[in-house]
Amino acid sequence: MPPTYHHGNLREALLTCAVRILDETGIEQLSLRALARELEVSHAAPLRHFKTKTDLLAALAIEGAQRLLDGVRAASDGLQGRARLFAISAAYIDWAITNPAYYQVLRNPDVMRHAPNRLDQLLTDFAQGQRDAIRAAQSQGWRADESLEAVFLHLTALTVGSAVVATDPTYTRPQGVAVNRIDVLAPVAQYLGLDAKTP
Amino acid sequence: MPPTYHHGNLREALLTCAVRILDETGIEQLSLRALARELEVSHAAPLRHFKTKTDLLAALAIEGAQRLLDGVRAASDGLQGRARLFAISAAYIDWAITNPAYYQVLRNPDVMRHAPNRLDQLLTDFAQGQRDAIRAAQSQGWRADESLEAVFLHLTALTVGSAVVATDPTYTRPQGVAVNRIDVLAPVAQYLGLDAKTP
DNA sequence: CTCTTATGTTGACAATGCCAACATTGGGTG
DNA sequence: CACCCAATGTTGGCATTGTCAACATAAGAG
Repeated sequence: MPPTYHHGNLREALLTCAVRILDETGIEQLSLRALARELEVSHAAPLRHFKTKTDLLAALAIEGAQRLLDGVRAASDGLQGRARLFAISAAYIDWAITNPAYYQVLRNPDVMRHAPNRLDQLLTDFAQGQRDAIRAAQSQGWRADESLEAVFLHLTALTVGSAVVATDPTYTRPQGVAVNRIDVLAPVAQYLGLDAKTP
Repeated sequence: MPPTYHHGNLREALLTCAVRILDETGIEQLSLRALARELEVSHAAPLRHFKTKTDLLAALAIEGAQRLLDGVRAASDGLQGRARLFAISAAYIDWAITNPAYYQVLRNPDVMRHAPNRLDQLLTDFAQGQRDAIRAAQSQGWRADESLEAVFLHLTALTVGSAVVATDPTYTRPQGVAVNRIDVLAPVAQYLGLDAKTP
């Protein structure tokens, strides 16, 4: 049969292909034209689906954030108190380790500067869920004497820091920090007053 | 007088100009040709000093890491125990907040992948200094029952996380985390069992 | 069946990183 | 002092990229 003029679902293909390239070679090497070549499509075809390169990255970020939220909800569903807080942070860190490409995009300043409302919304939702869980834990006596924002900031710094340390080449380099899941999660567990057992 | 054929100290000028552009517009907008234009020099002149764009960024990273180490040493000099640990982390976070351009470069995956030995050395020195300080504090009874690496990982995650939260647009965005120096340093102080007073 | 619209293609332009060949300068050496 | 050479800067060029405009084709609504 003659090659189809229309690709079928180029948008999806672009996103998944971009993820692969991001995983393999990092964000600096990703180019729309390379993507088009890979998918055997003309060099300007991607522009029909993403007006700009940043738009594509933003779409990836949204997809990633969505999955992150789904994973967090699935992991923390039914749990309460400190166990719930641990599940949320652990899901965040696990997701960052498992999906470095998405995490890379989510931390890209350029993408974040032009972040569409949808992405803002997802990140705000995540923060809100975390705050709610903290409030609930505090109402049961855990760190009840500290302000919500203080605990939130502490837990956020610890969670983000752990994810960064676990994924950043600066730290995964030789002589750097040892990074297996248990060790990375230990500080969060300690802050929450839990054992670092895998849930 | 006729314009000097030789700039005099183009290398220095390139670095300081790059810092300004990084502060103003972020790392994606930085181009060697724009730098050359700004300094009224031909488009290929920068290549005489930095074979590649990444080389320039790496040079910046080295300069930044050097200043970071100097600042850390100055801030922690003469201090001991937990106060020393706090001074180190606080100096790190302060430096990140004060020099976002340098911090941005230091966290750039591409720069880190091609990091020259000198940069590796500086970062290893920083980690080593932190480990030494932890060991000393542990020998005085502070968290003496935990392993050195566990404490190091916890403190590193907390420190890096605080710096990221304080500088990343994802978190400095509206509805994000409030970020003044005291609040940001509070988690570290708490982990060390200190008050969050400014030293 | 037609026609409107989404989707792809082609060709172009400017900007960029990088390279080679050439020009100029200033400092070290006879 | 004159000369030479290495360091520094310039010019022109090439390949790649993001983005746009004009055109081509397919697919589905009416």
